[in-house]
Amino acid sequence: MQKREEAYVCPECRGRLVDDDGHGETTCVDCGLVVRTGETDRGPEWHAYEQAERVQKSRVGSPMTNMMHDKGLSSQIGWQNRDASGNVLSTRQRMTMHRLRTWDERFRTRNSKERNLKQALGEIDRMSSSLGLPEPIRETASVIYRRALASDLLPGRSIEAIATAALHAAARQAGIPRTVDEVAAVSRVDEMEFKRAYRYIVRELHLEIAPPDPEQYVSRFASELSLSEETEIRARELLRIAEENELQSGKSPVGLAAAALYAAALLTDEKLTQDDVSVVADVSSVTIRNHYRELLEADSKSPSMDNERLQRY
DNA sequence: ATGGTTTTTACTGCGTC
DNA sequence: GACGCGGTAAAAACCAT
Repeated sequence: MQKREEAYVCPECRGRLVDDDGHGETTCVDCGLVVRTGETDRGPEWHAYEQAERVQKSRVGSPMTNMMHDKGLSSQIGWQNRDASGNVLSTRQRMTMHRLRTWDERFRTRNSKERNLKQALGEIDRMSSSLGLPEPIRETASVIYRRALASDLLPGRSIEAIATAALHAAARQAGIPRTVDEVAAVSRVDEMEFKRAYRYIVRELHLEIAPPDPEQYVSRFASELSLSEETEIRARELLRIAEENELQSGKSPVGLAAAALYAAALLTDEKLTQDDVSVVADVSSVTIRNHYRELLEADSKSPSMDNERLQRY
């Protein structure tokens, strides 16, 4: 129970989140940010342990849309100007039918767009819930999704994929990024499709998304590993020094964050194995090994750090 | 498509509890 | 012996061109 509480940290200010009313609403003690936790909606009631099963069990998804016209509840008004028994209609009746067809069509497309949007927003809600993302992120994600929809980016891609991508983009824009793996884990589409969709909408919508700062991952990983404040601060320092030395170019921010935490734990004599970090950060222990040495090296060479060392001792 | 870079996978030996 | 750690080589993934 205690462990659980520690896992919930305010994405804005790192304050502790408190479940105040048992209604699935959680607030941050420091900044008052209201966050909905994963308790509210639990996603599908079924479990899928591998992709094949997921496809089989999932009852939503785009493949059905191809068939919607015939399988759905909607029926279409035929194009032939004949009545049910095959008699040709009068001019007047034909005009009426024409008008009806027009409206029928409008109604149908409008309906499908709305259904589409509704489903997508539901997905976004569900996913951001289980990722612990705050409300504003969902708003941004919905906006991005709507833009994608308006720009006709949907055809040929699944609703879920675009919705997932929109959420990912929103989180990164807001500086509260989740790793690709984390997002993929709660999405109904597989990682490949999700990444494809992400690149696609970023390109087509000209979204400006800065590469994530490794520091943005530090606090989350640190609290997941229940590390001390000091270690976390040291990790941040290490990353800043690394940044000055341009050590990060080309490296994955997640890997760097993980390495920084490990290195920091070493410096503060906190018990933390490479494996521990690699599990929560979802990077290999090799990556951590390769990075943390560089980080420590840059750290020892950095003058600012030397000063700090001197002050400390 | 290609090439260069990073990350992962898999396997290794070493020291410690 | 299991575990944590470190190194390595080859494969895979990623990115810009």
